[in-house]
Amino acid sequence: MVTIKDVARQANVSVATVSRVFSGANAVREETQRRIRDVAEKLRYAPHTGARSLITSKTETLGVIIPDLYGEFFSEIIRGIDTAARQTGFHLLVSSSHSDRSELDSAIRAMRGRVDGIIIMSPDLDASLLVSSLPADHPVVMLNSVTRRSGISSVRIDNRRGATDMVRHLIGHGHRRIAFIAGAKRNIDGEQRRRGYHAALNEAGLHVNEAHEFAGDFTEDSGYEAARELLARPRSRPTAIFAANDSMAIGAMSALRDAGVSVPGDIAVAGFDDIPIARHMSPALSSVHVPIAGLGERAARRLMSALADPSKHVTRQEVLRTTLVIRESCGPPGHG
Amino acid sequence: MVTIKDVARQANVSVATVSRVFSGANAVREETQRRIRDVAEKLRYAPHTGARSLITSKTETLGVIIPDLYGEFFSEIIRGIDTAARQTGFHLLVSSSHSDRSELDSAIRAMRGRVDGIIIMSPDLDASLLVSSLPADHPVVMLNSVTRRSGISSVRIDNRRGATDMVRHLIGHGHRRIAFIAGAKRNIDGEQRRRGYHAALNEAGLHVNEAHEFAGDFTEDSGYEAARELLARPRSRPTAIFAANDSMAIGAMSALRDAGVSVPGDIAVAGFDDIPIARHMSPALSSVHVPIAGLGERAARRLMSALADPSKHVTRQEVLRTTLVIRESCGPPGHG
DNA sequence: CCTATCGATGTAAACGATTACATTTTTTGG
DNA sequence: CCAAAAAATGTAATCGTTTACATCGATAGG
Repeated sequence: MVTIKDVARQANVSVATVSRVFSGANAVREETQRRIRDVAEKLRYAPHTGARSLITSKTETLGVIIPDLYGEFFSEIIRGIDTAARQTGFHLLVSSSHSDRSELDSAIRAMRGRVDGIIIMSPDLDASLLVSSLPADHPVVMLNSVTRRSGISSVRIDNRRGATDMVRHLIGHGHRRIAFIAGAKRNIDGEQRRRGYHAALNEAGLHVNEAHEFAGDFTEDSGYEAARELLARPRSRPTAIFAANDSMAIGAMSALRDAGVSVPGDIAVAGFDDIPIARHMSPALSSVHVPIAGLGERAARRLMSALADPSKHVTRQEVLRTTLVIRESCGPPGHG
Repeated sequence: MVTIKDVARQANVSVATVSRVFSGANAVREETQRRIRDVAEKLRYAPHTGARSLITSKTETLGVIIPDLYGEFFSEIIRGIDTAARQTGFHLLVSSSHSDRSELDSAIRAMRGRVDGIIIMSPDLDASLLVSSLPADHPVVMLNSVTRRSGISSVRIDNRRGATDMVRHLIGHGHRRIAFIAGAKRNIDGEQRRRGYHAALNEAGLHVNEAHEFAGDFTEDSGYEAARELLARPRSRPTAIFAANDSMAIGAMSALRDAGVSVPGDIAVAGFDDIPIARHMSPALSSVHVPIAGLGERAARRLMSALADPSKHVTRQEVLRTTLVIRESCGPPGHG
């Protein structure tokens, strides 16, 4: 492997001079510079980034810790982070699939010396406790995560409000019995969306009815199952279904279609996230639009600004607004 | 920042001993080991991975170079790579959005010293030339890429055959005028799919008709446009549309719906990739299933096996089979 | 009780860069 | 043409590890 020494030797200069050429420092004569670049090209030399960052203690890399890489939600998050990162010349070190605490822990440790800062998305486990018990080297930004502790910057979306908005809309269309398909147990997004659902019901003077809440885990299948269960109920069938995410809403719509129940004619359906597929469903799915890529972008920017000037940086909790996207799937009952 | 020296000092041992504890080497007395671990825990020490890999010249990291992070295709690829990588304890350094040659070049160079090997996906630019003109340090595997040179390992899917299979199927259903919506200019996947389309036509003794080929760029919008153009043609309207990917097929279906043309009743539609959304369309979209995540997994495995034993490794071109997924959108003409 | 052997630990040289400081070369002004 | 200032280059320490080799006690065999 060709190192800076090889280049220096062949170009008849010291390693310092070669270093100066490649690390952007100037004070190298035009002619010397050309000579060095020529040799470097001939030798196909590229600076060893790892060695460089050892002494500069900068890696120009952001660590991204994510529970899963499956589905559009996470990929959009990554895309957002990447967009922001590459604008500032940063790279991304991605680490996914951390089901338990110790895995998360070791993932964070493994990043030591490889990244300048970390973005953690941990919607199930409370990672903030973890963070504070870790090498305090790099700044951290949490994304849509459970964070009991403050003192850590975070970016999240306003799940509660988004849910309230949607349920309010359904109520406005005359729905009185609105079912909810919940997200995965202990998942913070799902939990907050449930609270928003409750809030809207309360606000309208409607009873929160346990029988109208169905278990789910964000998968399409669980949405399908929930809807089947709902249809099996002998009486007081809900006239609307609000699912904690789009995938489950889609699953539910499949179940309704299979059962010959018309949407939105017999039952209205609404989801959350507004994943791209939503608008292509037929009927097109009403949803709560979440700026997913924007979320990632925001987190990355926060992190990089903290990196750029740690003194100036103040930890802050940012909350991003959602927007209601009303399509066909939640028309007023009986008007399908 | 706490280093190995701090731990050594507080534990009253030399750095070598501490190193031995954390790098898994044994020959450290039980008691000493415990003492060291205790101190490390108290100090929240984590080994500096960068420094370590400087001397071991192993990073346990795979570089992934991808043109784009947008859409399900790429995210699935990454997921596949990650799945394989994490099983072997590898991390992923992701670099995306390389529109031209020099960006690609610098992306590869930036990986020097950060990764042990690289997976390159470059469906537009011929990256193989680039690879051979680069620091020859790490092994490379190309993914669905333009590769004029041999001597580089690659994994790709059998685009041509997949397309032929689908067009054959359409012909079998009695279609004689089959339109093709092409992929982005110079994109290898699109090009190969076009060839497969031609092959199937020729095989059946059908004429390849330039007027039946429409430009596209893999986006939904371009599919929509292509279909509108097609509908505007005064006569000999095709009875089937085969799009070079699902997104365009979906766009085309939107255009047909907007124009009141029934699918598959009036015109059959088929796509390529079998993205998750395909089965949820109505009518459900027939497509050529591509094992996307499998592609990434395969590439990662190849790369890591090369890493594990460079001598044993032989460069090889792997081609993955596609499978036909027939759903509703391509029923026989007139039988909608 | 002595010595060969072995296990546990320490010493110090790498790894490939950057950079303060020293030194040399070039330029500038009188 | 010379001295001082400025510019270009070199020397060597450093970043945080790993690891070959040296060292040191303890153990075992005779």
